[in-house]
Amino acid sequence: MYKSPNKQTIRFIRNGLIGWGKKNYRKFPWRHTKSKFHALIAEILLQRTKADQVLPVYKVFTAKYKTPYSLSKARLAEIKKAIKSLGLLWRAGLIKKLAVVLSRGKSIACDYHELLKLPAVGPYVASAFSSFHCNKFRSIIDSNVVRLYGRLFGVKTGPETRRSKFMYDLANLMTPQKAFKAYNYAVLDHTAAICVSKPRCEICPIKKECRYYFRRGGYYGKK
DNA sequence: ATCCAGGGGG
DNA sequence: CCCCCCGGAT
Repeated sequence: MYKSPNKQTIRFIRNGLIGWGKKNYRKFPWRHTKSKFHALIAEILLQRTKADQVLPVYKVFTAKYKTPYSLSKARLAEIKKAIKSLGLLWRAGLIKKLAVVLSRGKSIACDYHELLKLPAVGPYVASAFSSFHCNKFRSIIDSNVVRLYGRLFGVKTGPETRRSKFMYDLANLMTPQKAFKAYNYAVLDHTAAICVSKPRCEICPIKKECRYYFRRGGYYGKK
């Protein structure tokens, strides 16, 4: 039975994740690029794709296409070839459309609802971009976040949970208003290293507040 | 066989 | 709600 987390629990989880993050944040070029264009491209390449796998593609891609205009002029086959190793090749067409739209504008919007209008940009990419690269409060929801909160609070999740109002409200509740960026990065990195599909609960900094760890009255690892 | 920084379309 | 996209790592 789901119970909404109280303030102490929320604080513990936030501090646990951010504290862990400070020692374990991954470094990726798109986390500190000055190019909002490249940052946005990165978020799109990261859709359903592991970050480590995106890295080499991102490097080649950003070296080749430095501006929306240069990308808008690229042939579709060329873009497909560049992102081929990532699969989901229909993204190539959307990326090209995106470049055409962006090359007409002066700069990339930072407003969530404006971002949503862009090709290949959905709730996750718009949230991640405005949080990480516009310094605006936004909670992020991806498959990892769904798994994390599902385990922490002992709720059933499915393929469509990521779009549910329940998860949206929960993510907004958990994400701190000020340290949202540190928290969001910590969540991404923690769910990629600790709270993976076969979780490494022994070394999880927030296991004390995790329903999954304490499931069935015992704790994870001791059955 | 399963999973991955989801989006688009029905 | 449902399904598809999809290559690559584990």
